[in-house]
Amino acid sequence: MCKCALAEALFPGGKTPEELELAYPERGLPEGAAVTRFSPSPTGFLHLGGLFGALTDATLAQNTGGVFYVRVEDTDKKREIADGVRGLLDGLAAYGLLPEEGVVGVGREAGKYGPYTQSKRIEIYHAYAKRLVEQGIAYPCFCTEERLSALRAEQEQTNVNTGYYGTWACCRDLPAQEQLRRLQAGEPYTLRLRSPGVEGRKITVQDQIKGKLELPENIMDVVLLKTNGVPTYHFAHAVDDHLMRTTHVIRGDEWVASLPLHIQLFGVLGFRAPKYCHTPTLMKEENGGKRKISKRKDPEAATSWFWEQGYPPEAVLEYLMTLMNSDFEAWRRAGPDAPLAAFPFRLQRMSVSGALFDVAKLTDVSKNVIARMSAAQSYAGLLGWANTYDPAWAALLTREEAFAAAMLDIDRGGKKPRKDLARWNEAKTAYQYFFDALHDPAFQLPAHIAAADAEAILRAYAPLYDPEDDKDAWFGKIRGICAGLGFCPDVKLFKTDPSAWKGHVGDASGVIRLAVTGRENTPDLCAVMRLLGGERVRQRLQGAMLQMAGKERGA
RNA sequence: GGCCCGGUGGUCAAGCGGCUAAGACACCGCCCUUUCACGGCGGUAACACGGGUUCGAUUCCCGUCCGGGUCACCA
Repeated sequence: MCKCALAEALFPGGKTPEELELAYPERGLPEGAAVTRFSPSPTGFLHLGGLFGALTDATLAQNTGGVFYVRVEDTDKKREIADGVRGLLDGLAAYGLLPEEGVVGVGREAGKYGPYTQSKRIEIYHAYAKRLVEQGIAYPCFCTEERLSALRAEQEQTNVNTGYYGTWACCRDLPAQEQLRRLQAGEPYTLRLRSPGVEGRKITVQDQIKGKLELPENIMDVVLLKTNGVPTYHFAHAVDDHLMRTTHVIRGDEWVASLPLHIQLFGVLGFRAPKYCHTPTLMKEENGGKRKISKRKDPEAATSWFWEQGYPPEAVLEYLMTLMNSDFEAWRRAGPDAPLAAFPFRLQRMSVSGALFDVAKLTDVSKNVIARMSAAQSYAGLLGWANTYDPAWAALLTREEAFAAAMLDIDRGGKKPRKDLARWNEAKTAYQYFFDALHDPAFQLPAHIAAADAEAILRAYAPLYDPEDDKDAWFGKIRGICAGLGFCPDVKLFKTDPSAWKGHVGDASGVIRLAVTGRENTPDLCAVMRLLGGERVRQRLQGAMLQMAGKERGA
């Protein structure tokens, strides 16, 4: 018999499911095109796991010529923070993953399957809820929180499974008159599913990542609509992903436990269930063990952390890709400049178990990513980072743009590019000697070089120095002064009898490097000196001589 | 605790009944080299354990142990 009276009392008027079906038709995409979605709750920031999911969503959609959209799941106001959507969207945008459909800006939506914000879809949920009530598949439950916890306590005591199900579901079979009466009395209620599940029965589901899953059928009369009329995640998921014609639900594997419920919901609503893809949880190492990356304890849980540290977004993406499909690295090696979207991603190749997030590996990937950039790209990346985290440094870079780009261009490109930068926040210390404002002229000689010898090298070299010299001429001059000062001009020769010399050309050029840059290691010194320019180099050479002389007196 | 899922070097991982058990990162050594970085070569290091099935198990089955997830009017 139809529970039409009850349904009408609960949800007067409104659209019918049939009307909604018409309003949100099939997308008419070609066979195999995946429709995916990223559906965060607006907690204000993009979690690393969220980025991982969004990247998977976007990649699958791109790969299959499908659609990727964003839906905001704001059904829990307790969770929500002010302006929470902005942080999420900014996060996505920073990684180039902001799609064209769904919530595309704060208060901005695009696409024909909206609204894409769950709080704006209440009537839609109610239309389906009403139908379920008519069919006797959903019912109002008047149990209070106290009632529920008493129930739970009793179940725990008698050692039976806790939950609202079977004979424990006391509101399940309330007489129609009582339902109506309590409704009219204004008693608060939740709407519950009258679960058709049978205890002990199993269902099997084909997960696109995990393969065949055997799970117990859902028997819980779960809440579909909360007291305030807002749907729970489960109900909203079924309605939305059906109406928005999602083909692949990609989400963290903490959801597999509720998979039986979701399958059941799609069933009672008469929807075809989407393909489920449960991704492994990203873990982190902590004193020998693994654990889920936590928002509270781990700064790297928020994707903004990587940006703060200066990891280029594309590096984070590349690293995540290697976690998604481990053959990504080989593919990248084969085509260093191929766009990410061209990678033949396969869900089935995704790992099943939780992977440790390895910062050392990310560092390596990041070095490669930065090394592949052009000087202009790396300048833009560095400046973008400095703009928000080191404005003074950014101002300097902006004022001397051409110079800074030239600096970043040293040893870049070619077969063996330098890979000494993994993060933009390392650049300032790595390159400080290029800027007088940052340069510290004081330096420490290596133990095996005496101050007197260092001074002699500088004295001999300074008058010879010509900023116009090419690399051969430049090195020839350094080699030239060696012999007269007791340094071997040839490293190989030196090695045959080290005791015969004070050192070798490498030591001589090392002293010059120290004098000019204050560091023992730099990119190609000749190029560095040419960029620095004659005047600056002479000054530093001069200053270094004084410094050495001072040391000798002190010693 | 119930229910799921998983267990190959320190990490990420190939592997799908027969292999000297790939590769990458990290680490160590050597080479190249005016420094460093890059690059090249080499090295240390793994199938959790116990039973089956099989001519043969890392691979299939069962148990143990370990790890993870989940049991809300949160998502």
